[in-house]
Amino acid sequence: MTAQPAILRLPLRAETPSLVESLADALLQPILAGAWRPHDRLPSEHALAEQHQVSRAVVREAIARLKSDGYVETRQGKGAFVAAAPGGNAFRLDVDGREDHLLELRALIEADCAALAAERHTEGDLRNLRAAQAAMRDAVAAGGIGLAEDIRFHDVLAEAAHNPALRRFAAFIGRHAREAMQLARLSQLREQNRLAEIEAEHGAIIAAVENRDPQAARAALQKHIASGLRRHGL
Amino acid sequence: MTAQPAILRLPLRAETPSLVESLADALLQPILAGAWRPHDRLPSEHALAEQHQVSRAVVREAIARLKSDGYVETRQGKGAFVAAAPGGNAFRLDVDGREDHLLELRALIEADCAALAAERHTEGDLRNLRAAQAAMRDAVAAGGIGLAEDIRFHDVLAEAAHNPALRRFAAFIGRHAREAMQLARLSQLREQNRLAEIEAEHGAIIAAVENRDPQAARAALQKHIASGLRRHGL
DNA sequence: TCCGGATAACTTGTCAGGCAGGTTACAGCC
DNA sequence: GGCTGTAACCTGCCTGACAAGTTATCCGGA
Repeated sequence: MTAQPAILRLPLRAETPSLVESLADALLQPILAGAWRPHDRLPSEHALAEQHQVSRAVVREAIARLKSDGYVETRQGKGAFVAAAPGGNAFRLDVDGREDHLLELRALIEADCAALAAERHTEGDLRNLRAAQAAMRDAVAAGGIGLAEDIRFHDVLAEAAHNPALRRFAAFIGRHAREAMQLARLSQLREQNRLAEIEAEHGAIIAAVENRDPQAARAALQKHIASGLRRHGL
Repeated sequence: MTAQPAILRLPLRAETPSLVESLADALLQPILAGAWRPHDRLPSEHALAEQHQVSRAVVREAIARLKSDGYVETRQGKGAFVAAAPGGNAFRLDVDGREDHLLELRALIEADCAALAAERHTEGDLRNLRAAQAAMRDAVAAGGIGLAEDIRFHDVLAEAAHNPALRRFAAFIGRHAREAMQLARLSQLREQNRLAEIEAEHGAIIAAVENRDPQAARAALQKHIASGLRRHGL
């Protein structure tokens, strides 16, 4: 079961959802659909437990989950209510959504990173970028596919934008995008000898950043992402 | 307590955190700090309950919360483990972070929306944009500040980008940005007679979108956000 | 009739203990 | 040594209970 590298076990989550997960989803539906509107009161824990034929503990855990995501607020003695701005605490990507939207969002975000990096990078940022590229070259030369190094390169680029919120979101969406791209196919990259292509594109990004040319950096990154999609047959 | 409009009650969450919240935070710290690394096993529920002097139910709810955020994974009979990519399920904004980073991220995202909208908008999108602007004008004429209509305008713009993931994130970050901008000061807008300014900027965005000029749309939106910051004294 | 306070009936928050089902480690047998 | 059975752990789920906050009702006094 755990023989596969961790990065590969993506959608194997079909392992029969727990009662809590099922109930949380069931409660989320009417909120997302608008059947339960903000400030509406949810049925009491006791009533929900009886309706769904589970114990109150399960109901409480499901509601706790909705609470932490900002869909529901509770007040002792009064009840549980749909939050004023449901889902405002956390941003989740729809797993069942179309992948191309996710990948495009990633391209936009990383292009923003590149453009900001072009404007704001320090000498240290530039050194880090070059070091990340060198590390990837070494990993490829050593026979790997340089996945970790590629991730590192993109994170260093985001770091050079000098906006922590942007950097964290870039990492978040990058991870989901990589999963959506089915990294299991990564082994094809080596056979098709396309790792050099990636390195060249990274080099173009570095050059644009170094020249402090935001538009060129944005364009280089969008080209890089587009090429990545093509490489993965999307 | 509820006399204030819902949009205004932002950081009044100091209402003494529950045991579950405290414990969830306490468990999250070592994960974020790296003291507990991915694939590490957490203490058992029984041990955690004894350590923190709470019942097992509280421990379970706290862990359920970390699970839904993707920080930990549990397997029946084995225990709870730090996830391979902690926090990968949901993106949260640091509340204690610097506001300017958040506001900049919003500007980038909305500029992306504007640029895409310029490329992809349909006739219907354009009608919606004009209708949203008209609605805001009416609201202002009627003596309001047109907050809901302003939110609507930005959402319609994001919709015209025709990328649901981008639109959802734009709504998410927009809401947090508005909170950070201290909307309580919105009443100043009317006195300072700056609502006309906003309308003019919205008009510039519509014009750029209509001309299918992504760069102009991006620039117009960045100018709009920057002006908004100035209007709010940031 | 009207007002005010006690009270009962809800709600969520927390606790204790228990059973079921999965996993692991170890002792003991072949 | 290798295998097996069992005991000891783990999480998932349940039941029942009490504490504490909120709300509606009823009842007595003015």
